[in-house]
Amino acid sequence: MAPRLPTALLMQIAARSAEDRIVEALRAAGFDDVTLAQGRLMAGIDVEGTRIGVLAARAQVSKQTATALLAKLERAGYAERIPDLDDGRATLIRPTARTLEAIEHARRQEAEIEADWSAHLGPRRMKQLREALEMLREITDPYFTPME
Amino acid sequence: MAPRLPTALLMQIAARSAEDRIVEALRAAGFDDVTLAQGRLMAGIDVEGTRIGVLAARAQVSKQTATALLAKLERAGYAERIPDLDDGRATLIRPTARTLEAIEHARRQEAEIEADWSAHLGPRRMKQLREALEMLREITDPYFTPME
DNA sequence: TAAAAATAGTCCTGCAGTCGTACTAATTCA
DNA sequence: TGAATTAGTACGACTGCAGGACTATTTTTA
Repeated sequence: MAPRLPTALLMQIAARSAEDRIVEALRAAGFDDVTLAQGRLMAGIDVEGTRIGVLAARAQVSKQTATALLAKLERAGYAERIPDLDDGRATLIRPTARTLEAIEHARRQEAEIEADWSAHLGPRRMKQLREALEMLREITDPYFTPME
Repeated sequence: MAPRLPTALLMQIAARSAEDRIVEALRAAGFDDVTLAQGRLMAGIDVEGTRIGVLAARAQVSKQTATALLAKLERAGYAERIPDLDDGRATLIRPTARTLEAIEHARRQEAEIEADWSAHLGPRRMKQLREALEMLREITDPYFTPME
């Protein structure tokens, strides 16, 4: 008899599969010098620039970790540091052309994954899935803000 | 306007929240000498014993990694090695009383999480969520077997 | 059935990720 | 203005992780 897997584990399985596909697609497109952890941080960089602390929070890692990862990203040409004029303590991280290109590739792969999932589930169930996950976010996302 | 987060990311957020809660609950119950990676491996140990390679596959890590993690688990009293009589090359990993106790605590916390989620979503949406996730597993779980 | 190929696990080594502690510089508060 | 807070960094220690090479066993095959 099939053991009923915890809902959270089912999510983890699907999420991991998606992450693997994105990493694979990036690798195939020539972005093979970015690791998974670096990519997660990179995904949080806004076009206008983002503070290190914010990136750390988004990726759910400490600022120390973010600093270390960003140093590597910067060396690989995936991030630029510029001083924050509003606050002398802060540093803004800005994406480079290469960063934006990588993010674009990732988004395309993401869309493909969603399409595959939707094809497998059917649009109705896919819609229900998203609806449930978005609601769940209200109680599981430590950085959830309704207006965001 | 709210940026539509990828479905996979929504899953990751919820799954991580669940994992954090389980780790926290175990820690509170005195199982504070097991790390997350070790716990993931431990979760795969069957009562009758499980081969190292199988545990590695379940946790999606290499055999080398599994060996190292199991050495720590064994030292902490969470696993026992016994030779596999059917195959002289293989080693079976068996849970100890402490392992089973820890797994029991984890299961209880899991049930609590499911209950919280269900309360937030309502039973109908929760059912739909599980249904979609179970279907999705068919195309996202590299170790999925229908009869399991 | 002896030799070759495959398999299970381990050891070694090196590197990425992670964070606690402690620090500097800048800002905000009282 | 002095004290407390905040942003980020440097250092050091540890975990997780896997590739390559190795041993012991089993399975295949010629």
